[in-house]
Amino acid sequence: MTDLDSAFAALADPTRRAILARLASGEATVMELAQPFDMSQPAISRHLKVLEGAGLIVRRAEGTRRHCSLAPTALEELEQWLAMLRRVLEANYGRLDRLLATMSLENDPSKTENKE
Amino acid sequence: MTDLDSAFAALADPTRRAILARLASGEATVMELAQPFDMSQPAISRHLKVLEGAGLIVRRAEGTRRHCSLAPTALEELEQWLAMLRRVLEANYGRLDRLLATMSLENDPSKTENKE
DNA sequence: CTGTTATATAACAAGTATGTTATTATTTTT
DNA sequence: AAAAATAATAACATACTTGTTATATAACAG
Repeated sequence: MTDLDSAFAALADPTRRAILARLASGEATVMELAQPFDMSQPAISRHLKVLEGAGLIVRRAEGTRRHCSLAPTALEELEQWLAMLRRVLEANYGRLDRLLATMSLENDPSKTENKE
Repeated sequence: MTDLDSAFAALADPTRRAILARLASGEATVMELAQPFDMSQPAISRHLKVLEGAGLIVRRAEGTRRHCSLAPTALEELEQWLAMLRRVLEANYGRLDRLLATMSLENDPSKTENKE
């Protein structure tokens, strides 16, 4: 679950999301990634370290450059967690629907508490 | 984009994800949400405030209780951002495929990492 | 070899997050 | 009216984040 922690935390920063979006259209070096931002190179290096730690990107050394690219399965885990939540959510809505259909009562929302 | 910031940041905490998962199966009071956790009530109140600030939950007062539930569109924005990233990613893979097909391996093989 | 380029790391400051306990406000119960 | 219950807020400590500048490392170009 700590993997999810770091992945979501990594996505909470707009600079890092921009870097990911950039990487989605192809690999890039640290310099290339840093160029659009009004921010020092060490700052970008740290963002990349965070993204790497979260398993969202991978790096490949080539001479003095580091080529960064999106980790192939980067989004899997996140999407799975969101999908899980949505699944439970929809299951619950379905249950609520059935409950309401069965009871066929007036729809006072304050009375439709649906506690397990 | 600051909305995304706070939503992803909210999801980065395992306590808050657990609260969301709990809420996915139906609304609950603050006390009920706090009960499973080895954590003070004020700490849970703050987590709920963070979730509310991120637009992930809503609260309804009823007497002295606050009933919390998942915000209906809670996951939309997050899923949209991830979907966007995945779309660009896949578009790029498609582009790479075509490029490789056209060039027919004229290039440095170290650049042809094409995993999915 | 020497200087330059690409990147990482260290040390630090400012801001933010997350937990604690104590207190407060409001409603319910007795 | 007093006590109990529910939840929020305040004040605080500690730790993490994120930026900075200065420095280190490693490869490349001359």
